[in-house]
Amino acid sequence: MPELPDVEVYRQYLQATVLHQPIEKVHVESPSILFETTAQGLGRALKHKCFHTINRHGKYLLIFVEDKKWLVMHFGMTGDIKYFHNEVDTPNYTRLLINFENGYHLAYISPRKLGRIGLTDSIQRWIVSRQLGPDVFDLSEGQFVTLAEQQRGAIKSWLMDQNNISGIGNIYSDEILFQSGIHPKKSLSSFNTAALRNLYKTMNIVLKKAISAHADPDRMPPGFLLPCRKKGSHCPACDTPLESVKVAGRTAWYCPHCQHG
DNA sequence: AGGACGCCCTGTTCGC
DNA sequence: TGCGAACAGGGCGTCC
Repeated sequence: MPELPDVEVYRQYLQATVLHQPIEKVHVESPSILFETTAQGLGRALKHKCFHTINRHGKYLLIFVEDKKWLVMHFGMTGDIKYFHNEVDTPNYTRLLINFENGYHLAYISPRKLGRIGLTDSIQRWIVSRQLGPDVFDLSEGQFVTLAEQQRGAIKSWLMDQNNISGIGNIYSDEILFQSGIHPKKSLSSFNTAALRNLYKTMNIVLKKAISAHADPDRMPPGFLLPCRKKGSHCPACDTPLESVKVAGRTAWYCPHCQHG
């Protein structure tokens, strides 16, 4: 479930659990999830070291190990992390297991193996190598407007493109556009500055509310589209049947009555 | 530049 | 009910 709000919840979870504990062992259960490193390389980088801070850029978690060494986690379409004590509680689809000297474990879970784990010596270098745009929360209104004014494709595609802004995926682009009353296929070139400013504000509000709700669909504020994104459901605002359309290869859910603009 | 597609994976949901 | 097809909250490369 990992878009910005989910990954931010993971960040806070790690911040509250794994800091400053020496790592005893690293098990790579599925080597295919490793990106530009090996099980050996990962072991060498982590063994007997501690995690010191947990950063996030868009959908990426960046975990500071020591000078010039960051562990990078990405989750793909499905993924989770879990910190636990008893080894029998190891979750299904654990692809990487880190054992701490205190007897606890951290599982990196990726059912479809679409997530990736890597190492980098600087966050900035990682961002440049992945050609990632700025994190949503590092973007000022003015920067957002300037970026958007240079583009002309479908608004939903643009919001989801990590090279423009990092952090928004299929689910939250739908939510932002629903809360803004904008059709997902509307062209960016038809937005004026005032509309872009409103979109910027709504984008920030939606993501912050989602984080407050722990990125849990069952805890979203009333009036959110998120829990309704499925066939046969109705608009939480006007009860019109929701419709879907393919945008950038993904399914966009929207309300044909509320999202004209 | 932007859009459509296939692919990587595997579990779940849909539709006949 | 059963079964295969289509789909799923991501991202990359290729083609047009």
